[in-house]
Amino acid sequence: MPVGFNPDDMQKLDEVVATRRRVKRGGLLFSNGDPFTSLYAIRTGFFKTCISREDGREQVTGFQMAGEIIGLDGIVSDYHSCNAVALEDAEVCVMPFANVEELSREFPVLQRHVHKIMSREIVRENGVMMLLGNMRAEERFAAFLLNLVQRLHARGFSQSELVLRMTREEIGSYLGLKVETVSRTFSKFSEDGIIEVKQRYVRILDPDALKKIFNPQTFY
Amino acid sequence: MPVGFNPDDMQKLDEVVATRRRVKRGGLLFSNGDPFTSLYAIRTGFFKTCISREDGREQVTGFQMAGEIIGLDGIVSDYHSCNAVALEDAEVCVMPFANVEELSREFPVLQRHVHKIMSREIVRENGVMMLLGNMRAEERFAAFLLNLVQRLHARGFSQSELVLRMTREEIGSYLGLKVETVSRTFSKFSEDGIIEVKQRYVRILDPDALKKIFNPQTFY
DNA sequence: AAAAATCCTTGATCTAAGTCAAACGGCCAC
DNA sequence: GTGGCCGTTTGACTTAGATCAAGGATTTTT
Repeated sequence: MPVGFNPDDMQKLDEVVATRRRVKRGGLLFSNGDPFTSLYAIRTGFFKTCISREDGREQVTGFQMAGEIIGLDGIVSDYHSCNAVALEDAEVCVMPFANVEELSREFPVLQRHVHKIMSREIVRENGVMMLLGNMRAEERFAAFLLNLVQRLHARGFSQSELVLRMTREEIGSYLGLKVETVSRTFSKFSEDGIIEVKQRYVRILDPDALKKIFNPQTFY
Repeated sequence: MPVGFNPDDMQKLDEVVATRRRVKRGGLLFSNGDPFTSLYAIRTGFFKTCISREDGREQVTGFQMAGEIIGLDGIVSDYHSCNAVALEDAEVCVMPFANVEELSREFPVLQRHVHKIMSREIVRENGVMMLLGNMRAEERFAAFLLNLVQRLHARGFSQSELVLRMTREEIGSYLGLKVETVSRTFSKFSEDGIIEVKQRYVRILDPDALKKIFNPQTFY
């Protein structure tokens, strides 16, 4: 949460996030076409957001964990344009967007915070465009693992161990790859001694190798 | 510009966009690493935004035309993370972000407007992720042409004729394709009687064919 | 505990798009 | 005008990743 608030401010801020909502694993927090009312701050659990076309093709647009905000897609048209699916039992803070806007007007720090969250999402998606448009399977996968473990580490988890909350298929959808390719890349990295994999559990044995695959230039 | 303002309000709004800036073809409006100060509303001209990696690979993240806003990438870190290049002589309104935020607090309509612009960009990028992750060269290209002509039409230009402001290479970079593939797709569509091409000039002869390539489901 | 349904892996083959190469056509500078 | 430089096109060939297929492992349901 943003800094620079006094206790009185905190009181008001609390009002915005008063209500909570639980979503079971596999459940939808919102889906394409739902009227937009609120942003959601993830308290616990793990989500994916995805869009799907009439022809059935799906694209996972992101994976979100505790502390991250989902629902920004709904602001522009007052309807959500993607699905938010819980990948494990989750709890979110419901933040009615009208309240967010009202308090933003009152507290510049909050306003700035909201703007940064949206800008961060834009920049993240720029990076995904680079991944999808220019990079090879192994590079995408290395980037994915590094990003995931970095975000987990920022939340107090290990830098080297993680338990994947998503299937190979979902990883593939996010990275623009088919399940088989994801599976082969897991195997390849495992054979090369870069990671150790047992189902959803992954241990990163050689983070530098991953970074090198993602961006060889930084090691010269 | 948003509706719901009285003349007094307009006065204040004008202050935010008081300064203008010209950028010559090929010139940079801002580039990666520049301190972020302002958003830019395009008055005339045409831009591309792109990010580049140390290894030289480039990804065009968007093409922007009159009325569109660029610079949102800078909000999150106070530094720009992409380059904005004018593809033809251009003029922009410089909107210092501090002013934008200040006036947003005063005018809920403006606040809402800013939020929608950012959300629209997020949703647009979601769509690009679908293009890059799931769609084939012809589908991407059809989507690109339809999107471009639709935006031009909204600005009073023809629904069927356009002059491309970008090179084949830049189109390819945006769509995750190589120049040769872009060129071949132009030729293919031309042979199929879907478009007529002469250099940068493109005439869409069969818009339904394009829509069908982009999304066959809508025609059943 | 058995059955069913997913999810994951691996091998063999195919293909869309990339790469390499060459030539052409505008356009700008001189 | 003409010479050089991009940007573009087209052809021949290669390849990364997709597709197809089958089997094995885990989790969920009954």
